[in-house]
Amino acid sequence: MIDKTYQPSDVEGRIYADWEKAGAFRAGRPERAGAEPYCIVIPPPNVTGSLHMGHALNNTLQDILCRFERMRGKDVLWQPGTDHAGIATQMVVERQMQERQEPGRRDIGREKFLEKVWAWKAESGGTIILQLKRLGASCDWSRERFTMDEGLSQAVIKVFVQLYKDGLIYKDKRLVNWDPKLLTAISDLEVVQVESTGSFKWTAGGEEPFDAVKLGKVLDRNPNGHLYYIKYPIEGSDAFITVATTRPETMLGDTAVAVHPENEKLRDLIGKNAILPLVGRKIPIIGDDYADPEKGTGAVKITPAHDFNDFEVGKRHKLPQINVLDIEGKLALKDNEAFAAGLAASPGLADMVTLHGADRFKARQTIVERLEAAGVLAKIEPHTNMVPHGDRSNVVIEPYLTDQWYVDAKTMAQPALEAVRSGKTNFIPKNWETTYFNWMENIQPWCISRQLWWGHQIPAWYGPKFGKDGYPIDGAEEVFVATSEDEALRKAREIYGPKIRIEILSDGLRDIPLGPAISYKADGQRTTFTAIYLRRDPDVLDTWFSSALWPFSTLGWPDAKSEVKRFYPTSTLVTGFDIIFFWVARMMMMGIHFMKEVPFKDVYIHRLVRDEKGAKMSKSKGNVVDPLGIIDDFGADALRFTLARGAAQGHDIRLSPQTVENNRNFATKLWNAARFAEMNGCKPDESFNPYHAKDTINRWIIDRTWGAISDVKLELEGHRFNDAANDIYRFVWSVFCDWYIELAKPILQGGDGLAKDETRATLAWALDQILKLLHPFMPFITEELWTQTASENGRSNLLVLTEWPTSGPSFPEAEAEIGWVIDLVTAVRSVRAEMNITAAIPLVLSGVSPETQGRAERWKEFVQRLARVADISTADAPPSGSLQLLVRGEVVAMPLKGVIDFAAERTRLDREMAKVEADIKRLDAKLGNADFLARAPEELVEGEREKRDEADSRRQKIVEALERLKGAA
RNA sequence: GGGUGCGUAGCUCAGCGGUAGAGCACUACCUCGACACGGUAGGGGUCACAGGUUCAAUCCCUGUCGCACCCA
Repeated sequence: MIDKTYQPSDVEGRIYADWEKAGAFRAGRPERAGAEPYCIVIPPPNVTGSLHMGHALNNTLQDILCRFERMRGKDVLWQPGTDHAGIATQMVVERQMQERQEPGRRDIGREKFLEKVWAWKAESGGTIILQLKRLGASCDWSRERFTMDEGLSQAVIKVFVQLYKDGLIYKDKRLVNWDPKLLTAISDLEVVQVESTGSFKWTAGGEEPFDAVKLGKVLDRNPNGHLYYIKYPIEGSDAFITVATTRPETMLGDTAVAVHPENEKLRDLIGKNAILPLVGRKIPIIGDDYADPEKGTGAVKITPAHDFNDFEVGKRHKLPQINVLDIEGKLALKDNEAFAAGLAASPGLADMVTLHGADRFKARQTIVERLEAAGVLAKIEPHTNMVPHGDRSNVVIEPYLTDQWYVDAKTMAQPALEAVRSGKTNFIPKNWETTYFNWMENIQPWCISRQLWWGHQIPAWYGPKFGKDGYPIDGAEEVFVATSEDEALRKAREIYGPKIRIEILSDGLRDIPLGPAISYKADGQRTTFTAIYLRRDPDVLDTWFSSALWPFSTLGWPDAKSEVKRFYPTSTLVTGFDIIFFWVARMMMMGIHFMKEVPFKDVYIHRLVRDEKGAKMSKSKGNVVDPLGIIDDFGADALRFTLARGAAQGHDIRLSPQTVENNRNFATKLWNAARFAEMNGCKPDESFNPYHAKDTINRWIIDRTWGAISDVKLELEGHRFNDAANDIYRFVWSVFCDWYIELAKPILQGGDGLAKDETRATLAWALDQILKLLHPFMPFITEELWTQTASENGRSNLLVLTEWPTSGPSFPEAEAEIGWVIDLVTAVRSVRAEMNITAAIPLVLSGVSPETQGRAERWKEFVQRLARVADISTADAPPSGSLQLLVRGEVVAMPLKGVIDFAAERTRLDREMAKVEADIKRLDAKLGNADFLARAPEELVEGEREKRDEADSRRQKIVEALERLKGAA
């Protein structure tokens, strides 16, 4: 006996184990060798991560597709795995070491540290995988991959070396987003802009004296959010040019002042020089339209080494780049050749150099004070600006001049753009193409090196570069990009010749920070070279570099015999819009370059899951809903169904426990329908053929079931998850439970007979179809019911591997007849409720067609039961004193003399009359419009005429009813 | 500043050329042998605003206002 309520926690673990035991999720099952392949690669969750609502949505949708296609007979591979999340993982392990009061990463060295990371991964890295299983994800776990796996790492090396050969990877000195806390470059996309507004206000020569202490306090709280106006003296005159800046400390690296060439007030200064205060550097005043005449003073200081825009201006005007910060964001002035170039020694300058080593924000304050003391600070005002912060470290990011490795993204983007333009890859919804195009058309070089230890170490080795004179050139190096040390040595041999000894520097020496290659000097003399040492680049690759290879590296590339052959290109990618740039675009570039084919045919982009008030879930707001908590409370199926029902294309989902509860209730409803089936002996009958069903209610539910099957198929094919889920919901609740089961009750609970057998079989059949349709959405409860509702012979297969249902022809006559029954029952119930009638009342069908008479006879028992009707008879006219209903245009009378309040009935009829008359008025207006008659399609006009006739006869019947009411009262 | 969405019942959202639908919430009634995590019935909307196209506009176009997100 099926229990009264469904208990997800008792069932889910067992069912999942059954699936795994049966190998249900494995791709390449022998019986599907000839089947069409279907492949989804999971967006690899971060190995440090745990399941949040976004994952729950993302993976629910993938699972729906995979289960749907698996049931449709395809050979499905849902490829799971995780990525190594360079910065995040390194931070987690370092924090753990700190908590345990162990020596730091730099103390123990790279090798030891990496051992610790792997140990951490072995212990804690599998969390999210277990959580995905709780959600019901039908991934092929036997093929789980990790971006740092041996195979995937080889793919990364191969790709790097090949792209280097192809000229698509190169080293360059550019500005990067530098994280002064984590001491690494980070990507544009890992930078979050934080709005900052200051509060300090001061003007030179104003009433308030300059209060350095107060400024210090303000800046200690938040060093950003002010605009500083600084007067730069103009060479050979007493005049100044005033510039405005949010970062006054960068003035130490200024190499020009720019004004707009058409700025009438300032353009005469172009070509002159300004003298940089405090430093004394002579810098040119240049004309460049980057200087916005409307902003600040119209003149802008140019610091090419510390600002992205200034970098570009500097390139246009061939300005020197003076870096005045070190990697930790402290002033680096001592022994700074670029800074000192062209400066005469002076006490002021020497004093400036004492700031060497000061933190950037402390330096900001000091420099502002000194500018004021020098009389060149014009004013300070609060200014709202966006300040870049590292999303991991949460410190202010520095645009910083460094040597890094880059991918020539602009070149690689071209075929990736073309693939979407030509429709080889489709975005769903389509409008995401715009976002993709926008990004791809303006793509910047992709900085792929990171100054971390955890990740794929760049396969590049450096050695000294020799000049023609046979001596090493200072600051220059040979680069050997190779797939292995041996290959690097071979390449080095080609350069350095056969005689000299070449060795690779041991691991312990690899951690020397980026700088010129080590050249070997004997006794301080550049004379004898006994050996050349190669040093491997200590940096690792951006995690997204390996993620970009995911659709083929996980499938076994570069091994040509692997799954890559069968499953690439993959079918569908399901992901959030936030990583179109991070990930989708890069997979497109890499996939097309290496596989000569797009990585996926469809990209389904879903939106965010928000809280019930529509706010973004975030830890800081404390409004995060934990999917595992929801699963504990309501079951995985309820969560999945809630997410699916909410997943309308282009819309965020608002999730509240309330809606999950409603969907849990839906699961219980289904559960109880199955319980009803069991109690009434409705068991699957293999000999049952829905095409041959005779009984009208059975033909009717078969018709409706086929309709649902065909709707759901189309909706899933179109990735309209919400429509599919809602259609199933309505079908199960409002059609199957509310009507079919109710209509079947008199038969099932009556005497034995053919009709009873057929109804039992039909009900079981319809329930089976429901379980199949619903399985992709609610896999656990459907699988459980699949077992529990089996006949004595059991089931030949798990539901997960059962064939997806197909639809059949429609039975319009059954729909017409049962539709009439439903309308009649509904109308009677409605009047009963409205008139407050509790007693069973007879119905008199008045002047109805023979067809309706026939129906009434056939459905008498049902109507009596469902509408609480005493008896049904026919008459030419309604008896006096009766209440009259219109059912599909015919009169059904309820003789109720003495039972009902005639005044109330009169009101009811008047209201109906008003409705009909409004209808008639509207239809008359339409039909009286010559333009409508002339221009609207004929069928439509005809339809409106019919409506008008129908309304008219309805009015006639109401008039009659009202008259009869008069007679009765 | 540029882009992309969105403003429809109290709430969450479907619909997107022929005068509006669902779920929840609300109200009334109902222990009827599947289910109170239930049943039956009911109230509730000038479809943000203003123009335009059309025989016809919630739906298409333009503009305004409000909200959200992304990119500068």
